[in-house]
Amino acid sequence: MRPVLDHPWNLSPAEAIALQLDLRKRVDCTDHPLRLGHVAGIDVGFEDGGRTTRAAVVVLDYPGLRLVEQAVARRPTDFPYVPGLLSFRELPAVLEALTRLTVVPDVILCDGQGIAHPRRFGIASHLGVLLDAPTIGVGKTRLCGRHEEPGNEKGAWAPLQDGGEIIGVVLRTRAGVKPVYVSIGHKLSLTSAIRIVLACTPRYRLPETIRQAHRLASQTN
DNA sequence: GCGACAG
DNA sequence: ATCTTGTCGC
Repeated sequence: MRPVLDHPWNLSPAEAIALQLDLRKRVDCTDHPLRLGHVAGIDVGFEDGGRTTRAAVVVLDYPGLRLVEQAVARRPTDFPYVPGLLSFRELPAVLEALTRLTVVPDVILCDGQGIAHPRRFGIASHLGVLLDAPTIGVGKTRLCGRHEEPGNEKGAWAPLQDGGEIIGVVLRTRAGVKPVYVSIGHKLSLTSAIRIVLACTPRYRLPETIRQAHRLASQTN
C-alpha cells in the first residue's frame, strides 16, 4: 500500500501549518461504497529515549478481527511533538510500514484525531488524504472541542463540538470506562466511523486494531 | 497576558 | 510518547 500523494516532510512548524491549511481542502467526509474485508490499525512508539520512531501497522480480517498481517518500520525521529502537528512527527515512519503490507486494508483506524483538530486536519485525515483511502481517528484524550459526558453504557456517545460545528463524538466503547474521541479521517461519514469503531471493539476500551498496533509499536523486546 | 495542548 | 513497581479493585 503506497501513498498516491507526496509532499516534503522536512518542514518548519509554520510551513507544516500552511500545508495543513492547503491539504485539508481534500478531506472527504462522505461515505463511499465500502466492503469491509480487512481493517488496519496504526500506532507509533519511541526507542532510545525518543531518538528513534517505531511505527507499527496490523491488518485484521473483518468481522472476525483475526491477525492477517503486520509490519514495523523504524526511522530517526526528526520532528518534535507539537500539539496540532503530530502527523509530521509520526507519518513518515507509518508510511514506510504501510509500504511493506501485501494486503490493502479497506479502512485504517489511527491512534489520534481525524478532523477533531484545530485546523480539521489531524493525523488520521492527513494519512487518508495521502493514501486517498478511508481512515478513522480514534483518540484516547481530547485535542480540541467541547462535549457532555456520554451515557455509561457501551455504544453511548455525545457530540464533540467546536466553532459551532460537530467535529466528532466522544464514544463509550465499553461500559464504565473512559470514552474515546472518534472523528472522521477521510472518505467516510461520522456515523460509519462510529459503527466501525464499535465493531472493532469487542472487549477492551480501544479497538483491536489499535491495541495490537500499540503492542507492536511499543514493546522493546 | 493566562490557560490548553492528539502522541 | 517515555521514565518506572507495586498496588487497589473487580
